[in-house]
Amino acid sequence: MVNDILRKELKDRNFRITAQRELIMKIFAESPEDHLSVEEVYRKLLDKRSRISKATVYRTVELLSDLGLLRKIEIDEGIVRFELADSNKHGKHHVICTDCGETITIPDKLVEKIEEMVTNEMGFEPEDHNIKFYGKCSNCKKNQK
Amino acid sequence: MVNDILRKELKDRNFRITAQRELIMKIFAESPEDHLSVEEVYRKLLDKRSRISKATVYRTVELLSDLGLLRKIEIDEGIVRFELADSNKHGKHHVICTDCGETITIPDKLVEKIEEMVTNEMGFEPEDHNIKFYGKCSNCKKNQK
DNA sequence: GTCTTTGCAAACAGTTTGCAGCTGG
DNA sequence: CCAGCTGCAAACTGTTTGCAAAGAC
Repeated sequence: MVNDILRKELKDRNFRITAQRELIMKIFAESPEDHLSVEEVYRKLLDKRSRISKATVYRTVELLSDLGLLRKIEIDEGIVRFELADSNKHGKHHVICTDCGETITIPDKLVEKIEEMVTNEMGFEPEDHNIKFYGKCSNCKKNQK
Repeated sequence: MVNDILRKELKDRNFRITAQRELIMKIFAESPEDHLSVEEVYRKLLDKRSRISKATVYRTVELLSDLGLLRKIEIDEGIVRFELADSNKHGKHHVICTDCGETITIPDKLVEKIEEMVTNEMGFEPEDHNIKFYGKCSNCKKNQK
């Protein structure tokens, strides 16, 4: 379970296990497909009647990223978001619907191919990358016509 | 010249030609390879002894984007930057050196190929996209060894 | 008991806005 | 002349920080 991973990771690095950290991690574990801003995490905590200060959300979400449990991404300009860093997928690359905001992860295989192309053609060995496509998702395309 | 294009574009849309707009456009025209934040544009104006308020820089840079003369991009998380929107290139896609910050534009041909791949494999017709790779540029790689 | 973490409020950075006065057409 | 533009300061949003009190171990 995600909570066990969190506890282990915190212990390993001599951080303390606190209710706040577990709660925030839980928020992300509950909706693994979501890309949440600090504000949204904070809202979800309030919905659950958990009174955690926003400063703590900022600190925790940053900590969880350092631990490798979350990943910092950026979908719309200027707003930082976090998502669950499932170790099975990179999950960093998204296709974003400009109508409904739906965000779909680009499959790993495709990302690898792209990476290969850039490496070959630019003589640049990337350590990290960030690919975003904007367009209409199949749903919104349908409704439009 | 860039200034003529600006004047024409402003006239066409019934905006006024002002010294501030010309000056800010000039800043970008002078270093077509740069990706400037509002702060940097403001600094450059001060260096030239032009007393333009920061609010005007914000407003102007946004206007110039609307006119299609600049393009809004985002290189580091959370800071919005603008670059000259040279009509000959898309110029939206960058390879960024994590050491020196050098930013290189990914060639159009390569971008087109990537676009094609995503369209084919995901059944998603992109209207726009944004590709960023992070790594070490050849210079920094050399100095490291 | 000690050292970390939290909550709060204040500070901060980047950006937007309302308004009076200035200016281009 | 007068609508659009600018400068200024104040407001706002998202984020960070200092510090006393609370909590983990």
